[in-house]
Amino acid sequence: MKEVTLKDIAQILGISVTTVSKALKGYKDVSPETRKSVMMLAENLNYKPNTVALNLKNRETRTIGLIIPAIVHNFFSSVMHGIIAEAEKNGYLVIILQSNESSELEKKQIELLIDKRVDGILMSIVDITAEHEHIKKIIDKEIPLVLFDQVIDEIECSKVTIDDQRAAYNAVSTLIKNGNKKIVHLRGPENSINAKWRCEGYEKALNDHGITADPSLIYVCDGYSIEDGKEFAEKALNDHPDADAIFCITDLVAVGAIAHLNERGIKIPEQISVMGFSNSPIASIISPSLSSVDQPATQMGKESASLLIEEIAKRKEKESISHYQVQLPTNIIERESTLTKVLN
Amino acid sequence: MKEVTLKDIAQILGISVTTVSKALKGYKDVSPETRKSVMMLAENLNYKPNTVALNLKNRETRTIGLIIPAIVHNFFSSVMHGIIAEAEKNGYLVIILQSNESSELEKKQIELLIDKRVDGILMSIVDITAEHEHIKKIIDKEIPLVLFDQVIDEIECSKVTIDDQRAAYNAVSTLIKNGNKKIVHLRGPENSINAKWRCEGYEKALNDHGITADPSLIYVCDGYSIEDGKEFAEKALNDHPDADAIFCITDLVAVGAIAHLNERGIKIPEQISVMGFSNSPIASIISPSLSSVDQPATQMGKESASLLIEEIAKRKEKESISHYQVQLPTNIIERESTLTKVLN
DNA sequence: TAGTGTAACGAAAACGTTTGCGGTTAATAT
DNA sequence: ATATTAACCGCAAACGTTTTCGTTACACTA
Repeated sequence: MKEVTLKDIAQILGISVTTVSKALKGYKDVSPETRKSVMMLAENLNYKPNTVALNLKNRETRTIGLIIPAIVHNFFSSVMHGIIAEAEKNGYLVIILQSNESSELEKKQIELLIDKRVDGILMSIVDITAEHEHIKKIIDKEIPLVLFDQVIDEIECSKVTIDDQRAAYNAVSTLIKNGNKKIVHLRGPENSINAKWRCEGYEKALNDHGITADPSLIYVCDGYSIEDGKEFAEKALNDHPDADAIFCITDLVAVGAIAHLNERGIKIPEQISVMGFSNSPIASIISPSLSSVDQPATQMGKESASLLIEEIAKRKEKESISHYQVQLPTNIIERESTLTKVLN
Repeated sequence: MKEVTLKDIAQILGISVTTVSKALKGYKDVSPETRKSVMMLAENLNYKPNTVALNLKNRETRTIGLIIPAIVHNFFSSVMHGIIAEAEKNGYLVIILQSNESSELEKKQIELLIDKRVDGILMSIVDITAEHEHIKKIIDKEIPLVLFDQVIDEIECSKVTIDDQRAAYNAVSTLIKNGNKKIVHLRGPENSINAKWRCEGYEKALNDHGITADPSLIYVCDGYSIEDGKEFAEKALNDHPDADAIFCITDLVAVGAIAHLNERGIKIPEQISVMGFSNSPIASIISPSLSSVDQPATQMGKESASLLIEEIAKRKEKESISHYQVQLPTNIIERESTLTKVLN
């Protein structure tokens, strides 16, 4: 059951390993007859070059590493999908690791990938406020790196994101356009750059439409969870019974908010409109269906992988490399939860 | 930026590579002083053994391959999660590939993993009616293989599944217990072994409760999708207006069925009960909330990975290997969609 | 006949490890 | 003084490739 090697072929044919290798790789200094017999034998024995040996020789593994905060998560699954597809198309395989919302774990996963000698690393940063020396280490080791979704300026590399601020701006503008004025924002935690940008977009939209932003309308959901949505929707409505819309950092939070409103018998969107973020599958399933910001997750994956692979290739050819900041377009998907109040 | 090697350390210290290696690996034939200086220098230079070289030497890659039908899918995400966690705990990394519902692609992915020389392969078979010579090839090459979720008898290897027949049996029994008699089954396609078992469980439950199974109550959903659920729920209700329950092959199909029932103004569960399968997150979000069969997906992943890694270890030690068929327990989660009709 | 050219092949080094074995030195035993 | 032993070290082969540089043998030219 041993795998057949060049040596096996050489021995059978009574020639040297060198010649066998050359014959297979199309070198010109091997006679047509030798070449033919080598080719045929290789075919018959189903010879496959040993990838590991090639990895050692070529100093590349044709493997890229991916670190994501959570695997069981629609957005990240979709990103993964894009990455794996793009990688495979270019002859790369993907090793996936989970940082699980922990900066410590993230550091460990980076070490694992470096030790594994992946050709490049793709990641979404788990906590932008934590130390990121471990990320700089990737750069220092000259391992190509592309950040997506959650990125930070301090790291010199290509980045793929959406324009969170503009997306939130558009979402809130839609709410305003539909007749809402007192808009609650259930935002994400401080250590998320997305949360920060989205909150700024929310404030900017209010200002641009002549509504003065009221900080007391902003609540911080640390967990992005349905429970958070329920809890803070309740709190918000107790504090501001006259609120007419809720803009949520993510669909799950919105689902929680909707659940709470339903429980309380508050009509959506007649009394309160709800806007989510990410356009995950639940958005169209829940009742009332949830308006949301569509995020091109799969494309984000593809784009990130493409950028990374390009950089790997350029480094190999010793070409000069430049970094890109790609921002993917988003779309507001309007559903029942934000139907205009004017019509009612 | 070159990685530091044993040779570097040897040169600096003026000793041989052999001695450096031995010092680091704790061989006894190296003097305490030499050992100490080697250790210190290795520490200072941050020496990390070259994994690729070790892979070549040891004929192992400490990598396992995973092939799943679809990445963006709650069940498979959860399985992945379990696999990755268990693998990492044992010093293995995971390469993930998608067979995308195509037996052809599945074959290609297997080739990729074999070429990559993974130490073992984990997969859920995409189509049990298709040729599976490509899967036998894994066995022939003596590469450890563990099948999960969708498995077939013809392949000699360890397998991890749930007891689909019993799970379906319990689900349908619950429906019957709650007062339902004319139960529609939206089943999966013929090429899915799960669908076959679940359908048999459905029939057995009916029989055991004195209800004669009516084949015209069974509909085949090829795509497991919401659309399928809508389409076949409609068809079923047109054919059998007096049906009082629907047992669905999967939660998504159930969601489609519920959507159709809601549209039609049919009350759930008063007029028709709905039972799903998998207990995905949407089950508790949708309204009415969906009763479903809870499948321990993460544990399935852990168990599969554990079995695979064990087999890898045994082969390495030339121990005799035996294969296991693990069946994980399931649970019926009763929610609003199947509240008992007797109480109404 | 000596010199030049060319076609075909192989030796060896390299990628970075590990490990069996042999060799050298010094210390101990007879 | 000689023999035995132990402690310490390094050579070389091995894992499977690729590629540079020789080497050989032969044919052709002057």
